[in-house]
Amino acid sequence: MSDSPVLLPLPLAGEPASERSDAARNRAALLCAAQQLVAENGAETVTMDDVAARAGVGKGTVFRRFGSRAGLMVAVLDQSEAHWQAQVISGPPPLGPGATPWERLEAFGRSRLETTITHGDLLRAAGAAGSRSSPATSFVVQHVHHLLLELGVTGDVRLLATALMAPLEIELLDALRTKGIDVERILHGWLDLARRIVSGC
Amino acid sequence: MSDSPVLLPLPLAGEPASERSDAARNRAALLCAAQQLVAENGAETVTMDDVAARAGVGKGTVFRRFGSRAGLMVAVLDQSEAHWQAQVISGPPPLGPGATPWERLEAFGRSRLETTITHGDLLRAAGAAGSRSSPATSFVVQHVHHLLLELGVTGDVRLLATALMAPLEIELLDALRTKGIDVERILHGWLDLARRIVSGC
DNA sequence: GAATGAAGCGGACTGTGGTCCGGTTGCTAC
DNA sequence: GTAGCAACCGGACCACAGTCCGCTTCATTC
Repeated sequence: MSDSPVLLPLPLAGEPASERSDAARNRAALLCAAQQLVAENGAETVTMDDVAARAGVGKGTVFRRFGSRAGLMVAVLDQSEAHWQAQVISGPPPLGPGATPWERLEAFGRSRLETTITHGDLLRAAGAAGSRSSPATSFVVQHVHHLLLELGVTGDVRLLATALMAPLEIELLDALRTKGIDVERILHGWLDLARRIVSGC
Repeated sequence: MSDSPVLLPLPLAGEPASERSDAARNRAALLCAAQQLVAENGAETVTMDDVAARAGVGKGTVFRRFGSRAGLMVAVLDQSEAHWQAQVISGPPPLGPGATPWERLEAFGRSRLETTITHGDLLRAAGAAGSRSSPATSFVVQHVHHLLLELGVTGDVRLLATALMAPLEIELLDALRTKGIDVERILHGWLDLARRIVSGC
């Protein structure tokens, strides 16, 4: 499983040339190794030494490329979520374009909830970095922002979008589920919240 | 600063006797030491060895009493927030009782935002445990739940209360502030969200 | 194709969270 | 008072994230 080819950063032309060839090769090898190890044993148990050994490089290289364990996890996560993002941008409705904005928002919430739970261990391992500067998260907020605008929401829509997605963060979901609240109920609660935001005078 | 006496757990009578006397003494000494070290240097730099040394006990004892670094930080946090909680429960309005529920909710949001930022390093150090099972957090949700009920909000009010407080978690605040969004704007956004929840048909 | 310098590499090393277990201490029953 | 035992204590020990620096490799220039 999870043998999709590593997606390279697409050098975004015009820039001073990103990375030396050996560095790029190692980045790909590390990302691939990390992906495999996460798939095999779950993110929690994967150590940086493991990843370095599997990729056949030194440990220093892992940190040079990804900065920290959390940074590596964010990279793995972004890759794992690329397919999901594609579904949102150009997949079939109601998640993709073609349905009404409200239908898309409903579908987006449901889908995001499932995705978050699926990638739970990865998100936890990514820690604050996961909820923060990761491309994955800014994509989520961006998309909800867009849908809210289409729905005619006024005010500080960017903040509303952020607030709407906040209750779907993995830490909160873990807390709720630990208390015996099941996913279906969480989803209903979220939909209610979304409705209130959209119809708020 | 921060020399308030250690608040003991108040054995909640009827239970099988909580802790041996030496254990209780060590708990208090550790909590006090941790509190001092956090006040002196900030939570990030405090190590478990430091705390053990300052309290004059072995390191094993720290873990026996608090389980982990995060657990210790939660304990320090709960103590730091005791005064704030007292203000909410029985202080002067509008934070305390006496004002209308909506005024109290406004004041609560503002106050919680400030408190979260003030205790930022402690909350970060407490990590998921801080947003999870800590008494501090369940107090917050409980109180908002209560105010929302008074305001006539219907539906899954407990989840709405949780969702309303989610955007005030320290990780999200850090992310927003890093992007240049100031506290005043965050507060306005939160108030807007609260208004939409309360007036949502 | 040789020189050169910058970027990259690896793995020994450090600091810290967390565990473990032999010895100790505070309670309880008699 | 004392015997017994469970809870507790301490600090050596382990695993793992992250750093450091001397050596190597790539790309560029002539």
